[in-house]
Amino acid sequence: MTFELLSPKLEKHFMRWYLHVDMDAFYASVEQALNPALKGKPVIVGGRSGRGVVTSASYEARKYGVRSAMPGFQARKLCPQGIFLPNRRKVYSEFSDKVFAILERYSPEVHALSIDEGVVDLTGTERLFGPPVKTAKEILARLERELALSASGGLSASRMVAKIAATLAKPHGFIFVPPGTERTFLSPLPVERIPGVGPKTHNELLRRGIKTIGDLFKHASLTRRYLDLEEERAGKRSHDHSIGNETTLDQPLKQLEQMEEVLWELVEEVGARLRREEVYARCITVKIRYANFKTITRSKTLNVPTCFDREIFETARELLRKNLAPEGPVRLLGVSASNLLSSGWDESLFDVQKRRSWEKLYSGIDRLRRKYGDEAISVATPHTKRQ
DNA sequence: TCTGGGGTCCTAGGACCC
DNA sequence: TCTGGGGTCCTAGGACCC
Repeated sequence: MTFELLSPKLEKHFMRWYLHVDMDAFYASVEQALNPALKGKPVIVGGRSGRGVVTSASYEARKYGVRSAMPGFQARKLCPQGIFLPNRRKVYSEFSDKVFAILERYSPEVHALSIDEGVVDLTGTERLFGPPVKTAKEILARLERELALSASGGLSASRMVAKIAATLAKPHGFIFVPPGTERTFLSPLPVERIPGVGPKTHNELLRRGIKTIGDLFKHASLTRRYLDLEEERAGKRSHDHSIGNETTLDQPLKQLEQMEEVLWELVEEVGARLRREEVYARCITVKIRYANFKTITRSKTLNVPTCFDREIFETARELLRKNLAPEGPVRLLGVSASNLLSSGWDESLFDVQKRRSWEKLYSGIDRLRRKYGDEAISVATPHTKRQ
């Protein structure tokens, strides 16, 4: 906590202000905003199909113990009167854009951390909008007024403290942690409040007698490891982007041919997204989860990056065939593309020509699909006939 | 009618190179 | 006479987050 070392005058000079905004029960709230009849009701997004899980539960539903990531049948048992809705990702993503558009009215420095969470750097906005505390409250009120969505906020000179504060403020609250009071604020909190400390780490820390963040402070190296309060590094990390698609099968599969058909469908989606984002993948990874829940991933780095279904599929199929262990039936298959390049890598002339011709073919396919839907064109997998 | 789907980050070992 | 020491890439797995 750098500012504790500074004199009050310098402090003012270097002070940064971060507002962490976290939308409350985002997907469920969007559904309620779009359909006022759902207001005040136990709305549960996801968990409708047999193997589905809850993606978001309104606070009314949470009263019954429904939580996100909970299997659907369990949620139904806890809250039979719950209103179960399908996951409409596109709609939530549109609302997310509206949320961030509002945040961006208050600062050019807005970092989206997920679809429903972001950090607004309010440093230097005093002259325009007044004191940060006032601005923060105004932003939260504005989200509610313009989008009918409830949000929680945390304001601090440290991003991590701001995030913890926002979580603590939930639902529909705001916590300001004045500079210099961070330790006092954090010390009584249980260690699992720290982002990145999940069940495993929590247990490990408990085993060492560390329950609260205050306990953690007594161990300098552990504090550095889990509670990184340095601000300067933030945002420096190169984003190792990846694009993937996976599915849990209704029935665990035993036949390789059936698996390959699923694999092809997954690949088509991944390929389309790569082309939409105009990136090429150097690494293809296949994920296999067996009925006993054992999960493996196998990856291969390509000599020539690709975004073409046929090439991705060849690699994915090879990985699948080579690694299909005798663990029995497969309950989940996934394909993911990583090590993404946007273009301009060192290509041989042959590769350039091949890539151009593929690009022509696939841009035609993608265009037709956009116009007439995914079913407009289906491409035969190398081994199966599809109508 | 056990346990989704989208990701990121970190670690660790082996290959390979200088 | 035991066989250094980096750096980078690739692969696999696991923890964690929303």
